[in-house]
Amino acid sequence: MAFDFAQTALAWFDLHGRKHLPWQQNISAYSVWISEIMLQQTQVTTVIPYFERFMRSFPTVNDLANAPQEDVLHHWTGLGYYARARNLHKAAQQIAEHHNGVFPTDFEEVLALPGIGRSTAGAILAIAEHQNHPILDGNVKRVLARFFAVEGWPGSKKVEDELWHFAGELTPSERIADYTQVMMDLGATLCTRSKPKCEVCPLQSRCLAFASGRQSELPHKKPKKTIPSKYTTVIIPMLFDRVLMTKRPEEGIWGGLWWFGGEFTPTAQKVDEHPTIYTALGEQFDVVSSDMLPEFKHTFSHFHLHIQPVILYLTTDKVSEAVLSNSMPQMTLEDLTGAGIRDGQVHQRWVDYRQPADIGLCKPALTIFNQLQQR
DNA sequence: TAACCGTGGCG
DNA sequence: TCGCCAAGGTT
Repeated sequence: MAFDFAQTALAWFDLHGRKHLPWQQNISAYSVWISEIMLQQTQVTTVIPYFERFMRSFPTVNDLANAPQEDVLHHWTGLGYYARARNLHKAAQQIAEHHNGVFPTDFEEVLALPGIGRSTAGAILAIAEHQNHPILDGNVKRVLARFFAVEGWPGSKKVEDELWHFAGELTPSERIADYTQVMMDLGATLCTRSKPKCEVCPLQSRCLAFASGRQSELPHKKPKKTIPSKYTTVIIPMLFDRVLMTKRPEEGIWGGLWWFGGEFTPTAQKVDEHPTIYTALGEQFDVVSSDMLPEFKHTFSHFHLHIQPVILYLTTDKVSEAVLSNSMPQMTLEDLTGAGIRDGQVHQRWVDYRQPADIGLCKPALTIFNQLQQR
């Protein structure tokens, strides 16, 4: 009898597969969807607390659809790739409107939702609906590239097409949910990038990479290129114990999250001033003094960002009264300078640095809040 | 096709 | 310290 890839993997799953992850309990298409999105390019141990918090706050599609985007982004703070959260929110609203709040079960309809590609659509419907679809995430790519000794970088179109073909050929018609899970389990726990545990792998006897001793070189690495450094000086306008924050545009870096002061313009060269905001602030406030916090580096997938925070201690006659009446958190910059509203949305607000508000912050913003608190 | 989009962990 | 990578999708 020929080697049965799926049955071999499933037998291993029954003994050693992961079955107690939070998203493997009370399975629904909705909860699987949330977990799959969070797990994109993100490790399991990082996702777990985010997933549990998210599901407590947004138990159903309609809860998510009806929530302000602000709340959704707040639940994503620190997780990265924030377009995932915006797409999740947008997709929930589409489901509420076009599918009566029920997560669709048709593959093409699932694939049409923002933030869901071929692999994620297949994973959701296989795990939650037991539909027969292949998946091809980073784990499966690694397992298949080794098992079939596929040459080339799996990110390239040619190699990816080849791997999709193998994935489709191997996918069984029975136990599709367990099979989908075990392919990810094998990649995550045995067939790891470095030091794969071939000695306990159920696929060892037919694995072409193992047969030729090439586990460490397959799959082939991405062609490397050095990522550039960029620099920015972040001005932190401070009035008493509050700092001015601005909501960033939807598109681009940290889309929809809150950042300090005004513009965010990383430059290729290091600069030591930020003329735009200095000028704008100077017309409305008196700058009492300034102070530099320690520079630190934040690395994105495609560049390093060196951040030099500078606090500007401000004063203005208009503000002292507002502070005394404790109304400042609700005041926008427009109240003070005539610039706080854009397209009818509040996009600037004063935040107490000792009590960061319930708003979406990127990681460096958290870092700066910590620096402010520990001064 | 390749650039873009975060963050944490690890060797 | 630093380069690489981890349950991808969009443009």
